[in-house]
Amino acid sequence: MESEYCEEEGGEEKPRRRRKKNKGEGSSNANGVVLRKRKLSKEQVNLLEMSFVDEPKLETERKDKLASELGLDPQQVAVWFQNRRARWKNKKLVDEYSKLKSENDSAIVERFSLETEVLKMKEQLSEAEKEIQRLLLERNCNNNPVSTSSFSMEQPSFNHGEYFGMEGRLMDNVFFVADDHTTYITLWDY
Amino acid sequence: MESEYCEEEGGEEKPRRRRKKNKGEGSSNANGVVLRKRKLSKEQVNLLEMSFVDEPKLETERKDKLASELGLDPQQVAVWFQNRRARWKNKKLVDEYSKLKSENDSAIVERFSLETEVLKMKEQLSEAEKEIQRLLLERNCNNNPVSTSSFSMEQPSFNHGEYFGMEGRLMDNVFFVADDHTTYITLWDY
DNA sequence: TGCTAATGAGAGGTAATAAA
DNA sequence: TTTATTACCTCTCATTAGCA
Repeated sequence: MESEYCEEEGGEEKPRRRRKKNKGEGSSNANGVVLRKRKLSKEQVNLLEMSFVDEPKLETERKDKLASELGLDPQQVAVWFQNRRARWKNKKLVDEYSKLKSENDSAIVERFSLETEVLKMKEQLSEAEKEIQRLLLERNCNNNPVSTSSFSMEQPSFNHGEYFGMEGRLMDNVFFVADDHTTYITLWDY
Repeated sequence: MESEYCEEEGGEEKPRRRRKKNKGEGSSNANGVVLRKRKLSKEQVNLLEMSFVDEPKLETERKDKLASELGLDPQQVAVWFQNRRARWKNKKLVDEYSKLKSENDSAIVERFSLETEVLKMKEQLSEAEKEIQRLLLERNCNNNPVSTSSFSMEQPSFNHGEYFGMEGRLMDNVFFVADDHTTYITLWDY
């Protein structure tokens, strides 16, 4: 069943109000451009679409076969595929963007969470350090003149921050912890 | 200066190889589509472009003025602006995407850095805890039967992670620290 | 020559507005 | 209110030019 170059594709057309008085057979502007375009029929597009999802690349053979099956010019088929690829590319971009966007949002939240965690732990470390000092002092005053504690608060030798040039950048963020934790930032920043 | 419906636009034209063998006045395909299009000249496009960056919206007044200045149909000007807006929108999307992409990349690096920091501090805390336990034990065995230490490792009351539903999600990441630090994850995870 | 990118323009849909 | 106009948007098809 060949479609007959639908102006009214399908069959059910509510009488749309005409909006411009196209005199006869085509509009022509100041540049003398004459232009008539027919949309492809539903069936034509369907078959092209199926053919596209099957394989977005179009070899000459398939192009000619499709063209004769659809009653189209082979070049029309080629053009359709080209435009279809462009559309697909654009759509992909939109999708990737929204995906990346949500990833980014959750990354920001997670960073905030991690920064909070870091601050929290620095506070804990400070407390532990104080406690150790207190215990050491107490022990030294009471009995032993010489301490045997081997504990030290120095950092481990490996620090990723130095690898990525992140030193001191810990808190230059959109989110900001505006409470007592800020006290510890300056205390512990290295 | 009116451009005369340029086939050879402007005046400085390196001899373009003609490729379309449009017999006479237009190509027609199997669907009876007739279509002729002329590119706008350099000067026309330039003026339109300048007008666009000045203001992407086109009021009727400006449209008519531009049309007469360029020797174009007002509708051509309108169409040009319409297409220009669409192109601009698409280009914006591309730009935003690459921007977001680099943001995302640095966020990943930063997260890795923060996670490393967290692990490092957990190790330190573990060491401190052990030291405290050792000191307390030592003190209790030596002299005082009753401990007076008030230190505890419990967390601060406020935890942002709970606000954002991040509990337990600390380490479900792309990057993974595959060394001894992993031992401490289960120890301190809450 | 084939593909891609850029571009021009038609078709239909929609919203705002003016006229009947 | 209904109807007609108008502008704008999205989608679509086609052309042109540059690259390989």
